[in-house]
Amino acid sequence: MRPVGSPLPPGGPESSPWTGLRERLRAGGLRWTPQRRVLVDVLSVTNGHVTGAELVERCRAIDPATTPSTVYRTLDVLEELGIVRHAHGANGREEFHVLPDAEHGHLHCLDCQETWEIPAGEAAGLVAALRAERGFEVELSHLSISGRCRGCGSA
Amino acid sequence: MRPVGSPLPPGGPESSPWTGLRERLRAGGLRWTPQRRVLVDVLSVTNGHVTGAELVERCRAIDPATTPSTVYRTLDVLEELGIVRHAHGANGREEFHVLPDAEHGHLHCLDCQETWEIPAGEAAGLVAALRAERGFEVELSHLSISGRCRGCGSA
DNA sequence: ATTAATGCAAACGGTTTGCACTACT
DNA sequence: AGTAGTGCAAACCGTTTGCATTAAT
Repeated sequence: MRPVGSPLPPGGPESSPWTGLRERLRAGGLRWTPQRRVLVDVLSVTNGHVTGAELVERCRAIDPATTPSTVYRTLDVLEELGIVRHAHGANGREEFHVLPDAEHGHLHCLDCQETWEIPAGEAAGLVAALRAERGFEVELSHLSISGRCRGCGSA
Repeated sequence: MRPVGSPLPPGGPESSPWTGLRERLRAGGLRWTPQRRVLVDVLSVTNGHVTGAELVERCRAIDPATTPSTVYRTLDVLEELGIVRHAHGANGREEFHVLPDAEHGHLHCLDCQETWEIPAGEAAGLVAALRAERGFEVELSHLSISGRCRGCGSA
């Protein structure tokens, strides 16, 4: 029987980013509260990117009393712990995603608004080119490329 | 003697995006106002990207009575005319730039906040790869890549 | 005389903050 | 008991909107 509140993602048994979170918090003098549990529950079943506002909503689905400030403050904490990371999406909104999601960027269709992930491999050329030519180290998780997808482009 | 209000950018004699703007507006039943002239004056000496808020400020430097709503509304008009284009910067703010700026993306250092342009050539590989593998047509002008620049990365 | 464009002020949406209160440890 | 965390409400910032007024045509 596992500790409550930390459902393990399918396929990643016995060591999700969430295992031992409670203890990690305590170790830093931080606390494990019901509100944090709700957000963690939401995040633990989240794959891909989510906006802060979206997380607030999903938390409200579980606990309607959820407050934005608490969610954002907890996200800060989780980011400091290295459990989530934020980037800026194509729409200009903050987006969070759970680590250790393989590093990837995002592809965003300006017409249908659909979003896909760009695995590191697909961006490797660009990353290498910028490193070589400019000494610039791309933060792949912040990469968001906009354009038109196959369906919309050919329409 | 050239028509007032349309200073030509250095090196682009006789046909900036601004030449004949007044007439183009009129042709569409639109009007040429002092406020629009201010914004156009600002834009005509702008190279690279600017946020809407920045444009408002620069307009205020010329005419302190400048109103945000007017600036944003005029930007919409200019975008419809194909004279400016907007994208979303790495900070998540809207950014405008004047066409026909060669199509380019932006490189943004997460540490020093500096920004550079990525000419089309430098992104060509990525663009081609996404087209080939996914049928995705990259909108280069919306491309904003974050990471650390040479100086900050090696620090 | 038309009617596009302006200025104001208020509303927006997502996020952040100050502060008194609650509750984890 | 001590202090991290909460909830509220208000502030924030850049942007957008409604509406009565002004002014380009």
